[in-house]
Amino acid sequence: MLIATWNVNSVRSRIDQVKEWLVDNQPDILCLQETKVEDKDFPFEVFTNLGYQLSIKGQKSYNGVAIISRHSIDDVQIGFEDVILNNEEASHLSEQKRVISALINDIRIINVYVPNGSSLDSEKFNYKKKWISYLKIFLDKYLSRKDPICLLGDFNIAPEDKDIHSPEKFKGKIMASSIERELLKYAIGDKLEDVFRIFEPGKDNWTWWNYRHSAWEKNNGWRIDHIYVTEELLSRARSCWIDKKIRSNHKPSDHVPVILNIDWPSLEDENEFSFDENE
DNA sequence: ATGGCTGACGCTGTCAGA
Repeated sequence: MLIATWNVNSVRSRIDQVKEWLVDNQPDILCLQETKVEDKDFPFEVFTNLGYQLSIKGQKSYNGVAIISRHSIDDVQIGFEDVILNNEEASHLSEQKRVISALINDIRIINVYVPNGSSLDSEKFNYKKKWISYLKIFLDKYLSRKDPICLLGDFNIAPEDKDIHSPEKFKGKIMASSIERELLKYAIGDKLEDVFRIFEPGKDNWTWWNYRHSAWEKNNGWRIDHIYVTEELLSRARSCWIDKKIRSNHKPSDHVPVILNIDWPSLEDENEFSFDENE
């Protein structure tokens, strides 16, 4: 079973590349961030025509998340407010469309787009910190249930210096400050593991390259898109990789997909098998 | 040269992202 995350930087602008990537890679689940489109204008048909189901939540111009799945999508929850009930702050933090979660094949998929924060002295950085502190509360609600969890998306934080091409240049600044790193570590807790690092402990594994300064040509990247899983999924994880080659596409997103392969039975496999037998 | 690119909105510029 393949589960992927990709910040597409506008799903409409990127639709041909997203379609091509789905056809080439055949993921079971693809989580998108920065769709930048209201739900009524989302290009549903491209995905349904390929046999996928969708759960989406977007807004005009900014943010927006989507879960694209070959398997049934159940118990969809939008934002923090569907999980942290009767909480004014959780509702406020759900106005920007940055979280969607659902149950697929008995796995709790949680797709997030963490705020960037702009700079450490910005009001947006306060928003980022508040947002991550609520992510912690939100995750604890799911961790108290039995379902295995796959938390994935654009975290806008490089967890360690080896997740930045030039740590000496960016250390202490936005996306690389100890404040954010510690807060994210606290939010993730000890039940979720950064699964990419199980397979690739080294440097030079980037998921984002700035559009400016020929960052791609110089391979000046960051690893800010992550996949975290709980123990049951971790023990079944077979591989996890970054599909960096599509960053060289014409008009690419500045982020590339991260993909996890796990040994996991599909709920529909049994039905498909018996259907084949009856033919 | 870490914002000196890109996308959305909506109009020839402004805001936001990372």
